[in-house]
Amino acid sequence: MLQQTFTEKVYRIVARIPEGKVMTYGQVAVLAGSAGAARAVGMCMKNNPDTTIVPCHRVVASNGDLTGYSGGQGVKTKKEKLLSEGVIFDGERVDLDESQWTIE
DNA sequence: TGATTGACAGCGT
DNA sequence: CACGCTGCCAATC
Repeated sequence: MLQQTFTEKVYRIVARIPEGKVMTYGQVAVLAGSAGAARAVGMCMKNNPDTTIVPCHRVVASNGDLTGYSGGQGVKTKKEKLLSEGVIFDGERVDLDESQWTIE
């Protein structure tokens, strides 16, 4: 816990994302303390230990596009989950202008 | 310790 | 608007 890796920080941040809201990998990376580490964030997501404590489906690309997801039918399930939580969608992409969340 | 990978982001064409 | 290339960072082999 003391020497939390970038991944541990990411998990904590993602876990704070409320339902109906999403964040971009880049934003999570910045909050984790390392702006530009968006790729590293994605790597942690795929290695995510439990989707219950790490709602990785609430993390999308900078353009609102859904990428990856290691559960269910992949991005399909991811989209369904987001829609089910109230995230605004614009076709196959999330409407970041309405659903992007930022730490208070 | 060094090299490779990966669910990205930004810019150019 | 769609596609491609480069750059960044951390984790893993």
